[in-house]
Amino acid sequence: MARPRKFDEERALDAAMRTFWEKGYEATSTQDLCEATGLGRSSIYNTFKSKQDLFERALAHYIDTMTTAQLAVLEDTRHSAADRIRALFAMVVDGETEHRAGGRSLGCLTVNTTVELAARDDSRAARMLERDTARRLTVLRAVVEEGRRDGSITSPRDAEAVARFINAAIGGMRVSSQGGADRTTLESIAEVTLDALTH
Amino acid sequence: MARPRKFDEERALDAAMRTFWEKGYEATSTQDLCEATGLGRSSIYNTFKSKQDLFERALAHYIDTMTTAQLAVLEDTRHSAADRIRALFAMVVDGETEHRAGGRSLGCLTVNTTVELAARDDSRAARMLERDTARRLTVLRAVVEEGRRDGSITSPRDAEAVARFINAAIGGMRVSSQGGADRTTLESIAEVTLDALTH
DNA sequence: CGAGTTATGTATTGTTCAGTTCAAAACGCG
DNA sequence: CGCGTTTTGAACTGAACAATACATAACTCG
Repeated sequence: MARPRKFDEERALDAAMRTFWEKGYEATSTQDLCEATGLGRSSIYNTFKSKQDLFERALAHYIDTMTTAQLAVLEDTRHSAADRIRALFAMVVDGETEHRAGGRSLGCLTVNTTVELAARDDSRAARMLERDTARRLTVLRAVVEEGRRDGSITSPRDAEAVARFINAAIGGMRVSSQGGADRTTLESIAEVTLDALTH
Repeated sequence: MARPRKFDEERALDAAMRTFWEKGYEATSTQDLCEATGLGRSSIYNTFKSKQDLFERALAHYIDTMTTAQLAVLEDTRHSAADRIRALFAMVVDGETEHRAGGRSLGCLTVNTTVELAARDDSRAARMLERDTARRLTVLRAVVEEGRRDGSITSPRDAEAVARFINAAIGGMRVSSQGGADRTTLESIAEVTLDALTH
């Protein structure tokens, strides 16, 4: 019927995501997005209705990829609850070590967006982040409760508080990483964090 | 000799700091800075040589204010080491609860800048943040060692790791706050964090 | 009061921004 | 092949950006 696209929308979205991740929303220009995706401006505006729309879809793509992978680790019942949280931390450390640009860690797009969002107001992105946090907290709570049953978590704190703590700890590790902390340092932070769970 | 300024440089710097804190570096326009400070463009460019320079001085002002106040709490030898860390957390929680705009916590300018900095490259700001982190870690390490002596901190981890952990925890609390966590939630995160120190 | 100096307001600079326009190119289908 | 539809590239739009130029205002000191 008509001229077909000569690019893969998913690939373009992934490239855009990487750019936003690296530079942040405000600092990313539409020109940057053209270069990163290899698309012309027309193709971008034909496919995504605005920079903001593209950002929101990139963020959704990121959340989908990352959180799904992390939750899979948390739900792997072959290991104890504490070991699953340990594995989650290891995953975070690996991610921070791996994703770097200009010698600096890129951190995490959800954390970066949470921080940058206080400035902008993109209620759609805010809603996505809230839903993601809620999803993560739900699973973390369940893991903590399971850990109490299997004996790997002995903290007397209620599961909600512990889940919040674990989630905050991940954010703290990501910020520390962006602040220059190396792998060894992140690993030691993770270890001390786990101490709080075995009380 | 000449016409005197009719504004207070310190006040202007403070207003600029607040704006950068609220909106971030990229999202703050020179127009925003004029309105926030009440100065004309000429006065701003006459006093500070560029937006970046103004930002760096605002950041220095923030670090000077905040870190100094926090370190004062940490060095108050009237209380045990653990209590001082508790007081530090309370201070962070108060700050997050207090500084809000548009219903959202502003977080912390150093954390916000650390995150946004991965994008830009302002080596001067980066150096300031590194020095600040180093300063905080030094004091935290000393407090942890003191806590081991006075018995209020029983964690067997080495002081450096514990200090890193505490610093990361603060970052995590600030991100959580920007993500919508309320005072009660932040307080519970702080409590669980302290559990890691009393092992 | 007037010469010298600095601060300030207004107008303007050139650049970059997100987004649009439009004609030409590239396909599917009859 | 050629019509209808969509994609694509290049040129362009007006607005916002950081920063400057310059004339005038405001002050100190002689």
